[in-house]
This record gives sequence, structure tokens and C-alpha cells, in this order.
Amino acid sequence: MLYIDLFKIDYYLINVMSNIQDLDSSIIKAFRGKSYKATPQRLAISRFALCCRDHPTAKMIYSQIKKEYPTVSLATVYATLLILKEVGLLQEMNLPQSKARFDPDMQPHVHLVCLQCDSIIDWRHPLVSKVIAEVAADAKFSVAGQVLEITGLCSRCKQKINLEKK
Amino acid sequence: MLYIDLFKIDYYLINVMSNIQDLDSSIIKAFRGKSYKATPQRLAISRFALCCRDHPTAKMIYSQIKKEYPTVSLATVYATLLILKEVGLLQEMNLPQSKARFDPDMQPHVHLVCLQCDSIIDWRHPLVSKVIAEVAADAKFSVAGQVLEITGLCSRCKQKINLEKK
DNA sequence: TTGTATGCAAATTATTTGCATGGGA
DNA sequence: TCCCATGCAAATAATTTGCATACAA
Repeated sequence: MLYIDLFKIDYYLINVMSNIQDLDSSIIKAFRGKSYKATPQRLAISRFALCCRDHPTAKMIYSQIKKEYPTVSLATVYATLLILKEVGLLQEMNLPQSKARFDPDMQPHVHLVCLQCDSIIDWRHPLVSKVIAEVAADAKFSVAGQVLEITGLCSRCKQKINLEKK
Repeated sequence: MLYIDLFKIDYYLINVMSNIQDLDSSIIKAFRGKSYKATPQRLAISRFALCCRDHPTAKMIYSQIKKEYPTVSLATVYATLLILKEVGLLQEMNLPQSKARFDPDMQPHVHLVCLQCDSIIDWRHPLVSKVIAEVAADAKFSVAGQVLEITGLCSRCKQKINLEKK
């Protein structure tokens, strides 16, 4: 069983946005744009989901938010994630064993999913967008989201296995 | 709720293999190669999973096999699918809403997943393998499987929606 | 003020597991 | 013969839903 220390989860968009107020107002604007109320719980969940670089599951997000709002419910987390998808602020990844994980990076990129340690590495490759655009055009398909997932062994786990063999 | 008429599910590998005996003996060889017994239930499940082009779920496979083996259990279907993945005869797709679907096409290709009608179209693009190979090399990652899924609207559903607007 | 959002608990659904029995090799 | 595979039912786990109350606009 993988254990992720939520205190160590690091943040992403926060370094991109000039400050947390900018992030908040972007979230609020996105919510109100589709007539969703901007509640404190939704803001906290969104802030975390949009800043966390570790592709968290709903439960990881829930555990984190609980520290700030001890009475928050998992149902609210799921509902908020649904809205964030709807307003285009994050996408859902689909992995084996029915654990949905979420990714605030909306640009086409590759996920390297390690089957050994459960980590997910983001990787950019210029051809990904090109392939997607060409296929969509050929098939007359309207793209809503895309995921290129490669499963296997990350370099660290590969090394570890090699060392054990010796 | 999508309803797929299992009588209409069409077959794939059967057209590739010269006959069903070839298919059966390939399956048996793959099973015995890893010391799994080739039972009638496993053969029936494998035959169907390897020939069905509709990316069926475990339940769809189960419903189909039940006609031939009325006492077969869903647990056996899941167990057999696991073995088929292990021996490299099919791969698992991961889609939203925790429905695993299975695909006997082991070549790198694109899945166009329609959010409206739940259909999945396979599409080949020569660059897919290239991108995967390059990313894996750059990240020193050992590839076990890969999935490029594009979600959105298929051309047929798009047309239907356009007609309704008029 | 007026709905919509929340929290709770119960419901739903996919998948896995334990175990006694049956059947391939 | 000897385990491994099967079928059944129960367990697990993720996600969703119903409903009374609270709160953003």
C-alpha cells in the first residue's frame, strides 16, 4: 500500500500565479461564470487540487482539506472536483484499480505511471498535441480531453530491482 | 445508460486467424507457458475477449459467456482477464466512472472515447509509437503498456446534436 | 430572502477474497 | 492423485445519492 505524506505534497500553480489572491480570484470567477457559488470549502478544495503536483486522489484531497475544515465531507470533495472539471480547471486521469486521480495541467502531456511505486511523472513531448490534432481531424472527433498514459517501471524502481538482483 | 446488444458484438481476431482452432491453440499455448490450466471456461472467456472489437467490460463478457456456461461466475471472468493481461494477450483500458474495458489490440493506437454514446473508436497513427519510444528513452522508463485516450464527441453524435439545434 | 451547498448516512457499483468442491494434467 | 480452478457469497472500496439544515448571493 502506497503511503503519501500529505505534508510533503508540493504545490504547482502557486509558483505560477503571482500570489494566492490571484489564484482565488481565478477560481471564484470560474465558478460564478457557471453560476456555482464560491463557498469556503470549494475554494479550499480547488486551491489544493489546482496546486498539488502529485495527481492526488479524491481521498488525499479530502484528508488535506479536513485539517482546515474538520467537518468537510468526501461528497463535497467529489462534487467540487466535478465542477472543476466542468469549468475546465482540471482533468481526471483514469488508472487501473479504479482510483481516479486529478491533474491541474490541462496541456497535452504524457503520464509515466510506475506500477511499482505508484508515482506519476509528467512529461512533455511536442508531438503529443500534433498526433491528437491529426487524429481528431481525420476522425471528425471533437476533443474534450486527452490522456497519454504509459505504464511500467520508473528509473528509480528499475535501479532498485537491479541492485536486489546482485 | 448504454445498452449494447451482445448478439451484435462483432469479432476481430477470428478474421485474422485462419480458423478458430488456431486461436484456441494460441490461447492454450499462452496459458500453459505460464503454468495456467486451460479450462473450458477460460478458453471461452479468452476466445470472446480476444475476438470482440467493442472493448467490452468484464460484465459484458460475463453475460456473453453465461449463455454457453450458465454457471460461470464473474470472479472467474475477472481472474481470466487478469491472466490474459499477464500473458500479454490483451490490455486494460481505464475510463472514467471506474469501468474497466478490455482491448485485444496490443499495438500502440489511439482510443476515441465518445462521452455521449460511450462508443470507442480505435485509430492508428504512425507517430504514437514514436512519441512513446522517445519519452520512455528520455525518462529512462520501462514500458509495460500504453494508452492514448481522447475523450469528446464522435462525429455521429456531433451530427445528431447539430440536427437537434435546428 | 431564496435557492443552492453542505454534511451525514445510506445506497450503489465494480472488483476482490475466502473457502469448500470439482476437474485438468 | 494432487493441486489448481471454479462458483458462490461475503467483503472491500470508490463514488453517488437523499435529505434536512446552513449559508452565499
